[in-house]
Amino acid sequence: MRILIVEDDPLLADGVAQLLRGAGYTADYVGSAEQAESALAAESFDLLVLDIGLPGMDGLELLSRLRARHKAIGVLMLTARDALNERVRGLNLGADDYLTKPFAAVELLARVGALARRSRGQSSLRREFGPLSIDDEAHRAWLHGQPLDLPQREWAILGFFLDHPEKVLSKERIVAAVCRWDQDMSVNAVEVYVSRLRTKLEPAGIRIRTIRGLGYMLEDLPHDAKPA
Amino acid sequence: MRILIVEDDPLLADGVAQLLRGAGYTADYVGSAEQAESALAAESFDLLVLDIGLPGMDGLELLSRLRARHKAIGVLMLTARDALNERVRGLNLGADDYLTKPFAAVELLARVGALARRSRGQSSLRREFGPLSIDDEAHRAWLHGQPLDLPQREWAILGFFLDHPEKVLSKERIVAAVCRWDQDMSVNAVEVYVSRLRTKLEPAGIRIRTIRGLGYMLEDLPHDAKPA
DNA sequence: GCCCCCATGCGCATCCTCATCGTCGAAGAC
DNA sequence: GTCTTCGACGATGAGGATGCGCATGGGGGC
Repeated sequence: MRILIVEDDPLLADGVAQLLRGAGYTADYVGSAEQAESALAAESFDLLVLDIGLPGMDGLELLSRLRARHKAIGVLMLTARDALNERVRGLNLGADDYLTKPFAAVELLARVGALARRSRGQSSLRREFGPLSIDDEAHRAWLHGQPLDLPQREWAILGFFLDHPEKVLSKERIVAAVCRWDQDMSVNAVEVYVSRLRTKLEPAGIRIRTIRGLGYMLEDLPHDAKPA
Repeated sequence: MRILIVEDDPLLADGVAQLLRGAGYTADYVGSAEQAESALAAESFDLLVLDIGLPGMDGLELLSRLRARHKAIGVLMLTARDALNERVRGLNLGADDYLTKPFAAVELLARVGALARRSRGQSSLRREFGPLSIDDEAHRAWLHGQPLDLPQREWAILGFFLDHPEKVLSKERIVAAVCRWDQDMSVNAVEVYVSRLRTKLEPAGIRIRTIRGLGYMLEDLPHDAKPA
């Protein structure tokens, strides 16, 4: 799965590229619509992450020009938070999804994942972890078949855990994943949400283990580890 | 179901193509009547979305020439809002339906759907969702068999929900679907219509669930979920 | 008149910080 | 080796700020 990022802010472009590479995608970036056209002409990409606010030819124009030739490519558009009009036009022009800046890492990964799946012709992914079942697209979760409803923050953190099951995740890393880059969050806040998740998940046998000094780890304790 | 779009504005052509592809059709577009003739000669299409105002040979002329050979093809004609004359002539020349520009995404989908069904020899499609029953062509709705009447906007939004049942739809996405591209609408307006739809649908067991921070989702709560 | 849409105000879920309490681990004394 | 003590880290409950979503009233247009 090869992804082209079109973003004039090099810092952001690089951050996004790193993030996607970390998730197993191949990601390259260019800084303008013109460069994007040549890149797409020269090589083949499966997905485009396209900033609408570009210098020179703007993203919407690029989008409509691209559609004429690269028909199959999925487009995730990045817009400013208040540019409702752009978002509407973009969606009408055939962007597949959008994300408003600033966004959090897990949001981007979720959207890209959904588009990647769709381009492979798969439907929405149901992730399973023990008795827990997550449908990212429908944004729903079940525990033993019972609907479980989670506020945004808890949802994001749980999603991040599920991206890295049985791995130790530091609190700093969790903050980086679920916070937009204009926000900040104390590590204590993470502790709070982990605590809340525990009260919801632990009765079902899903544990978030504390690794003292290092972070947390999601684990599924099978039935044999029944408490006395 | 293969559709050819004949439209000289590439932005619009592309938007329409994307929209139709998103709905599961195969859609291609060309920018002039001449190109349309060669495309139709070379390959087979089931439906034509034809802009009347074309440079060079105009849409009406193309339509009359086409009818001589491709008799079976359905034609949805696009006209300017005030061009009553063209519409009349177009219908006389054998267009099957028309849409005035600018139009909203859901309108186009509804018309194309109707023509597609007709070409398959099916009569009007009754979509069912729990106790709700929708006849797009007749533009009527029933709830438990009781006629339900809905103003345009509510109709459009409900139709969009039915196109994506059990999926989270952001308010922006709803705006993009039901607004013509020359319009804009605050997300607040969506809230208002959702509220109205709820008062009408909820007594019958159809819920529009709020996903805080993300949007809405249509769901049918079966009888077993009876409140205490 | 009916429909559409916006502005305003309110209520509440969510989020995050703070403060307190509990727990774990290491080091030192015996 | 074992017990104790102490310090740091983590857990959790409470409270305040924030912002989202909902309801309502009214103005404008067809």
